[in-house]
Amino acid sequence: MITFNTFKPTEGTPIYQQILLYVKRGAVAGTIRDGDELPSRRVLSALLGINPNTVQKAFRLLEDEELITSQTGAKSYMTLSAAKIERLREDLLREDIRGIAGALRQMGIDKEEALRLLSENWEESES
Amino acid sequence: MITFNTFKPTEGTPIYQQILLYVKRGAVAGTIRDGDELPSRRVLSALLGINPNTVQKAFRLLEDEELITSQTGAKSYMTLSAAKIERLREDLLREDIRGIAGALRQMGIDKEEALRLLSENWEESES
DNA sequence: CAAACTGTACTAGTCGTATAATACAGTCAA
DNA sequence: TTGACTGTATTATACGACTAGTACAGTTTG
Repeated sequence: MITFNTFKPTEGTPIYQQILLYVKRGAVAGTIRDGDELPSRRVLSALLGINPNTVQKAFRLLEDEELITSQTGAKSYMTLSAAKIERLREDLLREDIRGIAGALRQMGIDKEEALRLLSENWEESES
Repeated sequence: MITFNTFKPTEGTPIYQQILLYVKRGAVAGTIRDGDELPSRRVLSALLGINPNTVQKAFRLLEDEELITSQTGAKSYMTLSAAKIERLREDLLREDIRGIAGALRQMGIDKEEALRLLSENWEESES
């Protein structure tokens, strides 16, 4: 069962997108695996303190990407494969890395300082 | 005059927030300096193809942070100081770095691989 | 079977972002 | 002074994200 116990939604980004990211990153990290059971829409929404429709939207999008399967009445499960995980890993990494590199460069930070900053702040980042 | 010629709004984030970031990062980079003249609300909105109210909202927030001054009828100017720039630099860097570090760690990337990825993708990031 | 769960669907409302069209007052240069 | 520009303010509209409540159909388990 995927617990979502480390999931903490933040402001500024739609919650359903944060749920998508959480699951995808978990899949890449290996903490979320093929066949894993997802909490029900109602249970998860109560757990996170958000609306069931928001969870439903996130899960529907996960299903659109064929990362989970759902059928009415039964629970939902992860449907991962090595190929899917590899695709996720590449997509997420590229997006994250390029975003930060662009931001730092726009602030006049050079490559060496960027590497130093990332190294120094690595431990202090949120999980 | 601040030209905004490298400003390209993207989807997913409110435009007025992107304008804020653009100006702040420019100030940190030194490409935007104290006393620099800002384009008028009407001119900039026409230039960017967005609504004047959106620009006004961004400029009002910049004024709230005392990074620009505005008075009706006259043009608006940057009001920066070494202390303000230093504060901006720390705020922006911390936010950016911690964001990327947290995302990478959540995907199971260790420190060494993160540094390698940033190093390899540095040149390919958008300006 | 029956109860309790599951996913799914629908309507209605709030809030923030963004657009659109005006209007008014102050500044500045010809 | 006059006119063209500035910043500022207002109202209305549209859309997406999110909340709230309800309903229905299918599955699972006792």
